[in-house]
Amino acid sequence: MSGSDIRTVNCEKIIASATTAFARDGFSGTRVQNIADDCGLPKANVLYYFKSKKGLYEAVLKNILSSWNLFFEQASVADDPAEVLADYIRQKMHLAQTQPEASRVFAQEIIGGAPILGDYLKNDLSRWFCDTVQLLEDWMANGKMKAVDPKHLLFHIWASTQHYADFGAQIDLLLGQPMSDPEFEAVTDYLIHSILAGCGLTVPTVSKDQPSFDHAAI
Amino acid sequence: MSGSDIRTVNCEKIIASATTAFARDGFSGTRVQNIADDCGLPKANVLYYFKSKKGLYEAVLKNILSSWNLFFEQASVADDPAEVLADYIRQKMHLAQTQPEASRVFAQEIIGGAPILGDYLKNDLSRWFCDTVQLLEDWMANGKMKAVDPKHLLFHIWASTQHYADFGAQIDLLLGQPMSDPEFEAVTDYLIHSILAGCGLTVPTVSKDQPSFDHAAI
DNA sequence: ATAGAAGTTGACCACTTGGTCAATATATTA
DNA sequence: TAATATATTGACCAAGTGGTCAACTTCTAT
Repeated sequence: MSGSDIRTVNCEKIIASATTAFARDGFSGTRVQNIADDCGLPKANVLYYFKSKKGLYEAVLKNILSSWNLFFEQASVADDPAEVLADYIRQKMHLAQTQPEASRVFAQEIIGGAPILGDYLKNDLSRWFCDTVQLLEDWMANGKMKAVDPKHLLFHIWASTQHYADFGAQIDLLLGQPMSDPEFEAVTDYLIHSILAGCGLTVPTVSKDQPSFDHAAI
Repeated sequence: MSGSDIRTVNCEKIIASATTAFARDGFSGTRVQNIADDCGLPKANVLYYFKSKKGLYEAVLKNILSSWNLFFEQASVADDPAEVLADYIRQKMHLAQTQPEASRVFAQEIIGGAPILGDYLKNDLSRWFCDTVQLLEDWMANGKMKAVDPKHLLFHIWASTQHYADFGAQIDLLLGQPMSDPEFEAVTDYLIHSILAGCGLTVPTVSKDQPSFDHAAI
């Protein structure tokens, strides 16, 4: 195993443990010692790779954003808004189901005033946001969908999907058990139906030749 | 000023400062000294009223829940679902606008696994939840609204309204400025319209004297 | 007025925690 | 193989933190 590999492997192990810890305990509540124990390394070794606890936290956030960026599709005004929005909601729900810890770390960072992610919000996310708002406005101008405030439509989608990751503890308690895969699918369909209805859209019939679309890793 | 009064006044001051601190920094990130400084009391005095930092945190949570319970209305099957749901969404948005810190403390508690509020969720909230789900099911059985999963309809409402409190930092950054009162009203109207549309309901005509309804960006 | 309850506060402490460091071991390269 | 870079790790520490306490003051009721 090369030195570069051992570094990569250890960093990935540490980031995985750190993500779990930060999601559950927050930045201040997380102990570096816990992360070290969780991946079977001495604390000094963890701090050897990431200069400090804050450095590790930033690495975790960076890792989360990089995995999320893959899902920020780029649609055009020629596309069908119903299909694009439905896909986007599906993607967000899939992330909430498969990476709830990432969502919780992000949520706590924002609730805390985004001290680290402020720049990311102002630059990268803001650009994506403006572009997407423009696209929605174009669709509305073309009569392809009802005129609603595109900014708050996006907030609406973020809120209703991320909720299933961030408030999972509350949901599980009120439902009496963790949500099953079919229930997640049903909720996804409900949200797509409901949010699209709010834009005067109907759920597109899945005419694609993708029988495995639902449980595909989108 | 009676001894009982001085206790009440000081406790209220402390809880107010503590709510701000816990909302911003989380439980672990909050320093008792900061809370004490914020309300002009020595740290030992804060710990005199609340036995410990955890005791103060529990008091803050209790205070939040008591102020929220006032808004949990009890409707009956004879009522119009559109009106009741619209009112409920309006109440939740009003709370998000006027008490965002309370919502953020609650959110962090849930994200952290509800170590303190677990009992509250299992008992009080669970009861309210079951009752409300039953009411929604009755409305659906009576054909008063479309059949959707009532549990997830409630989650949908919670998510989309609380988002404006919990993710206020992100929203402000993306919008370029804090939301104005009219914008809050417009968003409230949009959410009511959208969520009700998902249930096959239309926004009840506002017979009240509310001229601001018209320029809502629906 | 007086006794006892309630409130105030500076000083102090035990303990945790992020972070350092030097010694050592392992891997890589020339 | 020698030399250099990289990785491992126990021991250690300075700073910060929640919490205690005893002395003191103010309030309340008889």
